[in-house]
Amino acid sequence: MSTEARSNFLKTQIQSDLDAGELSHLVTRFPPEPNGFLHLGHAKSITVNFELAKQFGGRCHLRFDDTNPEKESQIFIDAIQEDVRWLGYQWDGEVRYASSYFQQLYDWALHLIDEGNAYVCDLSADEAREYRGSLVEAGRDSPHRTRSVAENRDLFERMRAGEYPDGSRVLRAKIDMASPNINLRDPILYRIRKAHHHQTGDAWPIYPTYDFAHGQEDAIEGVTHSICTLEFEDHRPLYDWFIEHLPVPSRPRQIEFARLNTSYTMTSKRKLKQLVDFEVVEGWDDPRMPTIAGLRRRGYPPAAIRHFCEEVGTSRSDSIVDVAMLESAVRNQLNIEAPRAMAVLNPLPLTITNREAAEVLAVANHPGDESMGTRSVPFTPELYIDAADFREEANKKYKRLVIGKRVRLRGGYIIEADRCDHNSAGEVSHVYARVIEGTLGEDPPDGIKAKGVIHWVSATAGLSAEIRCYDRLFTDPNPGKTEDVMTVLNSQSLVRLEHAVIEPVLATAAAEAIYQFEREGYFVADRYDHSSDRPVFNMTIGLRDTWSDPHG
RNA sequence: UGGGGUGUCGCCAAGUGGCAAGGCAGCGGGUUUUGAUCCCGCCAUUCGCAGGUUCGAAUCCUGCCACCCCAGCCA
Repeated sequence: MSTEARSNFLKTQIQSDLDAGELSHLVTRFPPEPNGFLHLGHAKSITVNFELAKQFGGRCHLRFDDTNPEKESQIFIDAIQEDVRWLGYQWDGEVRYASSYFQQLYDWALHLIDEGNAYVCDLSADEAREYRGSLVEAGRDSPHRTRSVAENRDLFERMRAGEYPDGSRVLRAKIDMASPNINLRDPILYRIRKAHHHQTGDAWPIYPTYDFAHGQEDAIEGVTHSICTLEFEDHRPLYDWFIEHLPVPSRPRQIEFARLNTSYTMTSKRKLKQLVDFEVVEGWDDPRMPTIAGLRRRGYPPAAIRHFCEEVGTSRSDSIVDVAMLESAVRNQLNIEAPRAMAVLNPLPLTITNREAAEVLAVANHPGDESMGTRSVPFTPELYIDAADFREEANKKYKRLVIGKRVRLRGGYIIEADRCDHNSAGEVSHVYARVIEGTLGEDPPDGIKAKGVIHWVSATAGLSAEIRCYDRLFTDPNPGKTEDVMTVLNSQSLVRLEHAVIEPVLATAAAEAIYQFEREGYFVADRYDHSSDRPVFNMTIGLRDTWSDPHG
């Protein structure tokens, strides 16, 4: 996986900027508004910004773009920091806030007024929209556009002093109401909003807009490359306009890339909120959610998410990445780091008829990594195997247990099935088999080899566990396009197996510990619900399955 | 009908005038006490389309076509 060398337009651009000698080092930033939980799309942005800084020996800031207090809260500030750290990144210095630059921003607004580049406008929101024109028609100048510098200054200072009601006036840049770029039609710089701010309290009755704040925040922090998503492309002329018209300490540059879209997932906050509100999922960190907290609870390793973002690459073309690529990154990572263990998801009792005593087997924790050691697995006369691993009769392609045939118990002996019982419904309810002696770690003395290998757990020493099997939340490859999310839900996205049986060592699993349950998949001890008394595992992802037999 | 973008394999994506990387998916085969992993092989005479420039074009020019974004006192 040598993706480090892969080039993309951002690296190329930064390298050439560095080569031009105008910059001594790269500074990037991840600037979320603390108004919700981070999701996969944010993970992409985080990876892009932090990895770029790492690769070029620069720094990356974490800055909360908190210019709209009504939508924000401390809860998100805390959660976002936890998510960024969990992903494996540490921002340079202290956490930063746009709100700590409010005074500077205000002074700069005054500067624009003094230079005749900004004015206070009394138009209502509706009137302003009307004056703005349309995509194909030029806008008209506001009647307040010609106010004197002195009057603008007085009005703006009074706005700041809290003399006017919310929405009654705004401060606007004086640019061009006929610009084909609507962002340049006298954009709003400040609005009156007598709202309590999570950082600044009641100090400010006016708040700067994103457009007036973002570039200046970058300039204050010495950010060299302000990397954002494509929809801000039209804002770049405005971003540059402020940098040119203000005495800012540095000249950051905005570069846009295409946001990450992944098939069968959706990142619309509004729609995701519906799933939470209607209890389709158990919360923002439900293992099926595309939130960082959800991916975490699902058992996706942070390294896998980082690798996925790197492998997807960064470009400017809109795209939908196949979620199989994410799943591949997860399997790749987990194959390396997850110790192996056995769990029977759909238990079928099996009695070893030629054994009476229990035995303890030493089984490797990882087939390819001896340093992970071995563990003790109790082998007893009464076992459970998975119902899917036994058939009374089967064709040659079936490499599991069949009456009269042999199979190896993973990490243990080869057994041969003799007979089985049925329940009233005619289903197999119990299997009886014999150990072939001399097959522990050896091929059978008689030369008749086993058909395959199946996993098992001691019925007497094993523990009952709840296993939650997850599947994709949506049935549509592009659920984001659908207006009503309820119509594209996968009703089978969660299947609870309440009667699974796991080997004893798994009771000691720490919360968030991830194992491969051999032949099944990767499972994580639930962050909140798992305990040694009541083990609960979430299926992170199944093993790749290339067995083509349709009826399993 | 305005402005800004994007179009390279089923899905991502390198490529910046010298003769189409890589990953995912898929398909063959080998190893295997996980039908996993691992290993080996196959998978774009062609780069949205049509012209043009050039010894030579995915890369330059012209014209079309398709898709995405923009009319919040959201970010």
